[in-house]
Amino acid sequence: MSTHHYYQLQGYFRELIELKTLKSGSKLPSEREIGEQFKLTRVTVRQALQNLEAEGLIYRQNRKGWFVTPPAVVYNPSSHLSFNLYVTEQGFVPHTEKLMQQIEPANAYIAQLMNIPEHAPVLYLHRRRYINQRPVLIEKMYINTRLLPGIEKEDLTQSLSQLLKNNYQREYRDMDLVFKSTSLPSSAADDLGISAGQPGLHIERINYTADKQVLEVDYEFWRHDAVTINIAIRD
Amino acid sequence: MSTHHYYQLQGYFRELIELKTLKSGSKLPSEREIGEQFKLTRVTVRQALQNLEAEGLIYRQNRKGWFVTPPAVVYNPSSHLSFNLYVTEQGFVPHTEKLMQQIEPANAYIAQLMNIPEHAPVLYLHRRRYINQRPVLIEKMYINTRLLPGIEKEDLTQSLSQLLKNNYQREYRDMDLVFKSTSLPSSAADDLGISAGQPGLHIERINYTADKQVLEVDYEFWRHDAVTINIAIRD
DNA sequence: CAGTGGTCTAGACCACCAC
DNA sequence: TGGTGGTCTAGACCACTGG
Repeated sequence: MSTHHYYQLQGYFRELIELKTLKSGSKLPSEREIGEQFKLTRVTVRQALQNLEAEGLIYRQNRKGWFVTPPAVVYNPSSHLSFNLYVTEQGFVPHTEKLMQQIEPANAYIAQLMNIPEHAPVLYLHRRRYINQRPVLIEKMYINTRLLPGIEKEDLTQSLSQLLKNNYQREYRDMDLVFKSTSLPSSAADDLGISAGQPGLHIERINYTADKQVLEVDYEFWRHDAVTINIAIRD
Repeated sequence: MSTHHYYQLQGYFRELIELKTLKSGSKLPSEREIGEQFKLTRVTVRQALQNLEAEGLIYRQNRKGWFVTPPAVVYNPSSHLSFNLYVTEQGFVPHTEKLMQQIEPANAYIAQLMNIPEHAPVLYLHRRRYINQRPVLIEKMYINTRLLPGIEKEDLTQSLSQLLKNNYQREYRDMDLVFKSTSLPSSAADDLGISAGQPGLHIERINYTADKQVLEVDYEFWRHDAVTINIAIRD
């Protein structure tokens, strides 16, 4: 079938990765080195690498080089497990970094969802989350401070679901989820240290309390290769 | 921020598309023409176009050119609506084509799920689905013929959920869903008439009957720009 | 058959990274 | 400071599309 050069090169690396000759997380040779070995120009080498990136087998860190993608974590929103818990359970090491936090006036959309006046204060929280030292997820969220007074004074790098349970006797229940496969917006790409325009997974999540009030509105931007979504629907 | 040539070109087309100067489904000028207009080489023009493709704003059809992406359809698996229904409801025109159909022996995975002996016959069905004449989805499914005897003699371009309801008094109930953002496998890309390696959305779905038997195992490959997933989780 | 997108060559310069 | 990835030029040939 296709005997294009980039296609053969993809096959070459795919095999090395599947056989674990190239181990998860390890660095590929430089583009020039690969080109020399296969007598190809960098343009062709890069096409192959970019296709493998779209496939999720390799990824790049800004100007550092190409690396073999580690296994994806399985994210099951309906399990109500926190990021820290499900990442740990699957044998990875989670880490969370707070990039920004501020009280700000709710925009029309958020205000309507939370049933509060427009411009009423909400807590905006911006976090970066890691799996095994690799930044995989940018989170931007709006938290209903009326239901969670004083939450802005807590340590907001911790699991919010734990915090809600321990300090407010509240738990996540119902959720509305929207998934869209699209490229990362440049702000999120910058935060993840990758070049803009890379494929990504965008999730919008609305969390409700048991009595149907909106606790939190969440925007998540995942590296597309870092996560698999798993949902069980039981009526 | 970035003043790279491809970046500016992306901004140019993004604006035309957002202002609807370039309407949904319309064709962009040829790559050479764009290059001439902006004094750029084709390599640079193509980088901009490929980024816009990752963003989901434009798409290409094999060797035919670049087109403005129509709005995505919203797919809500928990609503149990058939493809034909939800596509129609959202103002689009659905169409289904049967590519292949055959009775074949179940592999180990399918057999275990369906609780039937390995190599027992199952119905394999391979379909292509369109929205407004545009092929957006490849479906490969394994159907439990024990629960649905004679189904292979029906018209299998129609909605399976309708067929189940009308002829077998069965309905889809519980489902297990797995989503993964990855590039399209070359077989699916060929079926969709796009070049391999394009980003895509892969869905695996297991459909259960009310009494927890596996009716059907479904593998779906979507154009990544054609669909938004929407799920409500209610415990 | 003219023009298109798909593939590829052989260079170049730059900003940034690791040493 | 040498080497890397990111960007870009100026060509080329091919397979295929559409008139």
